Amino acid sequence: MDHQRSRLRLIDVAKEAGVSIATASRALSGAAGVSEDITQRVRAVAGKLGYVANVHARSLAGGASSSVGLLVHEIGDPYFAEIASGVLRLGAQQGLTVQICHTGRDPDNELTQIRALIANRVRAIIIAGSGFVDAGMQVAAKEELRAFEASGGRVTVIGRHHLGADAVLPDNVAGGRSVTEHLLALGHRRIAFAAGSLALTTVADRLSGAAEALGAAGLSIAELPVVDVAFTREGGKVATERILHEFPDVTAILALNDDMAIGALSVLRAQGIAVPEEISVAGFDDVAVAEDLSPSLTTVRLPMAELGERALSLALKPPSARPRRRATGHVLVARDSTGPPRC
Amino acid sequence: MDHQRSRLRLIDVAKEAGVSIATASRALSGAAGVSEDITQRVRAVAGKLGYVANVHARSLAGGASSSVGLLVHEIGDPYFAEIASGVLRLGAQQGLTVQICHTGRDPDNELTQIRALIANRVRAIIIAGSGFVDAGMQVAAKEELRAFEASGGRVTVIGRHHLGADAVLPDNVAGGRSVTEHLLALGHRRIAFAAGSLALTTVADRLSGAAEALGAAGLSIAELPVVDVAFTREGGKVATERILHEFPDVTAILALNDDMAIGALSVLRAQGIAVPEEISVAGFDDVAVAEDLSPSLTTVRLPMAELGERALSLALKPPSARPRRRATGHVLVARDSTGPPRC
DNA sequence: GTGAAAGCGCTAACAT
DNA sequence: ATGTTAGCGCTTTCAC
Repeated sequence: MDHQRSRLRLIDVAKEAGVSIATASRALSGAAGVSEDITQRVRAVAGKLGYVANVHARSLAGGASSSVGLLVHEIGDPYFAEIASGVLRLGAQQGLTVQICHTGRDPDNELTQIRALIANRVRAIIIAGSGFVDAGMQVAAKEELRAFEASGGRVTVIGRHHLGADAVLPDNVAGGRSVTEHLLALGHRRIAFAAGSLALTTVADRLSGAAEALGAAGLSIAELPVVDVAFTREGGKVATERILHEFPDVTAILALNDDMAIGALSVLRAQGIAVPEEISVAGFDDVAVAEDLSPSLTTVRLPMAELGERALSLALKPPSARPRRRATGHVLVARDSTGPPRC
Repeated sequence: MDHQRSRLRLIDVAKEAGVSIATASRALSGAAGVSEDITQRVRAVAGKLGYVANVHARSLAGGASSSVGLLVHEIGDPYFAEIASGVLRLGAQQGLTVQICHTGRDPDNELTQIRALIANRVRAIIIAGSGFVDAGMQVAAKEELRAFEASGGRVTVIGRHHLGADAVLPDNVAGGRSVTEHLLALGHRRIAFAAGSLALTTVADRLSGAAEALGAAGLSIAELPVVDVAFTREGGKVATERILHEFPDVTAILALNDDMAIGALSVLRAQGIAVPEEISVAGFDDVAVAEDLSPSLTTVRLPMAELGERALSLALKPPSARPRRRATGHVLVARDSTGPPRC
């Protein structure tokens, strides 16, 4: 490979501007100690020539890295796609390139991706996927990230992790409480939960919010069906079938993300069960399509793109002594998929 | 920034393995001319130490770049998210990092992103967004990409562009024909088209496939309403409202992507118009949610993730004298949103 | 304020 | 088969 040969180098700009390569470098990077005059001239020349610095040379020479890494479970999942969108938007604005990697919610794979990002000398790593309830799942990653931070890298996570990094926290507990209160207020008592894997902090937190709301109403989640399946549309379908079969008296299903809720609606429609007349369904996240489903989905809106932007903006700040935690809000969006119970 | 200092270098591995830095380099990169024995030893040491090469040093020194760039309109759009998923999957498998950029369908912005990717010395650039019917829109990008290729970079596009690069071609024309034939076979004659911007080759091609099918049935698209709006859900809503108002005798709406179709269904539901009894709706792409809509959406399935994988795999091949063109197929997925016309 | 020169960590000739 | 060394293009001391 010789992608770099024959392209414009800093020395070309320096010559054209009639200055040394050092001065040209300073002028372009906005370092102090260059006359305003020369700075302008160099920049004009660079612009005219269409010069763009070789990122690798810059980074190798000890300049600031201009790229950040984003780890998602799966970019095809709208939740992560929207987070990525926020990261990309702010990244472009800041002149950063964003490398995105899949983890597939597999800690081993996550570790591999983290290593690759570190080898790429990214300035920061943003971990968007849910944490694991069991801190042990990510000890290796934690160690690697610690070393990365020690050598000047930044790490931020979205969600509750045991990684000791700056975090942007989706309002999972309060959101779970809100949507459960909504169901309770409608009169539901026999509520079933279509939960993604309970090993994920996201699932655990949403469920714990639900438990709080139930507790406040004198109910106990321990007496209600919590079906632990995959955190996907397919999981939502499986959970719903199981709920219909094993707990026929249920009047509402709370899916712990919209994808699962979509799966639930799909099964209910296939079985000719009216929503919300016979069974109410609620989701979580408010992905774009939620409002256009039929019936439109009652759900908890999380500001996904904002989560991404805030995670990146945290990553761009210098580190603090203690990990920062940025809480975000949620909005309960009551639509047509929930209503009073049938009896 | 000093992310790199203090991390393991190649020389540390070489010392530990008792070989020269050159031998270590060769052993790790799998170059020929190293005894099997030493190769194993070096790799073992590297593994034990957790050594990962500095990508910037490697790339600067003229080694193969390990990253590729992917340009999408907007990663939050499921069509692009699925393409990205395919690219990421194959990329991870090949040990490549993938940088994703938004273009927002703005040629200027696209040019900026291309320059950034080139500055990052990516091995290849994949352009996933639709091309423009007017070749003039992208002359600057074309020039830049030409220079990139001349210096060893690879470029592939998804869709019909005027960029002279290797291309993976979604089956837009034939898909447009298939879905239109489906509507005609059901008995529809007054079909309206909710088209995204006609400046996009994707839209133009889908529409031209539709025109072919109409022509074969003795009809002319020139006499049918083609509403030219944004290629988005919102555009689908606007188009549908306009169609209902201005062309009340229409019996079917063909939206040129699923997002627009979702917008169309949403408006029809809001206005109490039964689908497909009063108006049939069809889309294009078959995004994941299409089958779970109500009614489930008749659409043209495009293998999006495969599009992404094939684009990357083309980009990884050496260039050919003439641009390659890889056709892909489509599948008409007839679901519940289309049926015979009301009268 | 500006220039000269020493690396950053690696690969690829070029020696041996 | 292995070692030595000259850069890759940039930033950053260190002189001036």
